[in-house]
Amino acid sequence: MIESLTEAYSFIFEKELIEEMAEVGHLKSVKAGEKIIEIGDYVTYMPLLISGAIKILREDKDGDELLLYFLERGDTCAMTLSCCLGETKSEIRAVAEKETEIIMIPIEKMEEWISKYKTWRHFVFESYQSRLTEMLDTIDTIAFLNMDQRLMRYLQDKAKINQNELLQVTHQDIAYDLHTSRVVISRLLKKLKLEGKIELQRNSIKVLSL
Amino acid sequence: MIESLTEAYSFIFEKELIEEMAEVGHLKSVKAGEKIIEIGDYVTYMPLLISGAIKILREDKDGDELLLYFLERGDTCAMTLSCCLGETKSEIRAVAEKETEIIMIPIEKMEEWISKYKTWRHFVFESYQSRLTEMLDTIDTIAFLNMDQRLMRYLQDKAKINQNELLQVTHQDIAYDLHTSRVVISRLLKKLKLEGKIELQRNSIKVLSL
DNA sequence: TGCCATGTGTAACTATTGTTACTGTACAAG
DNA sequence: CTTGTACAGTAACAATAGTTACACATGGCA
Repeated sequence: MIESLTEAYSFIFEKELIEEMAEVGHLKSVKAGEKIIEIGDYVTYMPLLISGAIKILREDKDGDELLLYFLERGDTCAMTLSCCLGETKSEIRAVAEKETEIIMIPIEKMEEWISKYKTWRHFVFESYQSRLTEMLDTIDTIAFLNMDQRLMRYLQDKAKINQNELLQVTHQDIAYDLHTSRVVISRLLKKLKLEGKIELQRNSIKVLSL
Repeated sequence: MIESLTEAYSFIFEKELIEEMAEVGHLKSVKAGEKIIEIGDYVTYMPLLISGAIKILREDKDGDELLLYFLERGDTCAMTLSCCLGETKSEIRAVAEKETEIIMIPIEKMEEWISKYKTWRHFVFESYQSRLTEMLDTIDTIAFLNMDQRLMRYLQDKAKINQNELLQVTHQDIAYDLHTSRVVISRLLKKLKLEGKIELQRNSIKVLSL
């Protein structure tokens, strides 16, 4: 575990902290599509991403979903930070976007390390900051863009996260993430195809303009 | 200044911290509608709300606005926290919703107090937390609600913030905050009136269902 | 009193998005 | 080869929101 931690976090945290992390944390591997945190869960650990990617989803009262943002290596979930500190239920759902490794840190360590390690403190603050920025970005996208622009941005993000311009998704999957219907997505994908921005095959989309 | 601070914050902060705040901070009064922070500003102080209310706005590339949320007494702007810690430009605009008093704390004190005062640290974390929650709420509203529901919620929030069910606003004002057009607001206000939820007069709206 | 700026009401139209319904196609399992 | 299932294409229509244009009302002030 030390190796994974060192590889992903040595440029942020000092050796002692990483050693302590390895001691109290435990490694968890999740497959693509697997749920990591569910809405309403009491969160008793804090997940640190070692490899892979996670998508963070919000749900409304009818059970409709909306993608908030993706997390990558080096990120942690600030919403979880909040839950840990506030001892409240999770407001969001976290699902592995692909094969992912995370280290689970017991929440008691959170506060302890904040006093003890300046680097940890900085990390926590920076997580909050980047998550707020990410949320602002999400708001911009929903509030100021049309669905076709949102869709294009979604495809680009997803290609980036998966480091692959060929996406293995169905129109229905996309519709869930963008909180719209499959028909709308099909319609707009066709439009994007005609504009030369993507290529369409069954079960996959090739993003041309990255 | 000590009195204002004590009144608003004595139940969170210890006496020494409040005294230190009074020492390094300076009081600022702003009138309704006055700008407190502009997008792109380098933020060199952290605003603590003593009385009144502030609205936080986001702007798109065409200069169109969108209301994110209101801040009240005891709140601070977590976006500003971020800016202070990250030494970046402001991503948002802050405008006084009504006559408001704030205390400006130089950012150097931020970090210092985080090590020094546990209560301050908690306050900072809780500000982040509540701002994240507020942002989630904003996203829910934009993503999951129709304009008429958003409008009703906006009116209720505004009535609550101003502690007055009679709102002094024009349809155009509302349209700016909700990022839509005046005609749409007039149309929906009429609908809400017919539903018996509000009463309309020139330059004012009475919110009946709070 | 008459003028003007601001605010509101409303019609008519467009654009965007959501919904329903049906068709066809690819692919795997029997 | 047939059948079933998941996926994709598309038409037709409905609902919502945005746009343009104009009429009218209110209140301040010259």
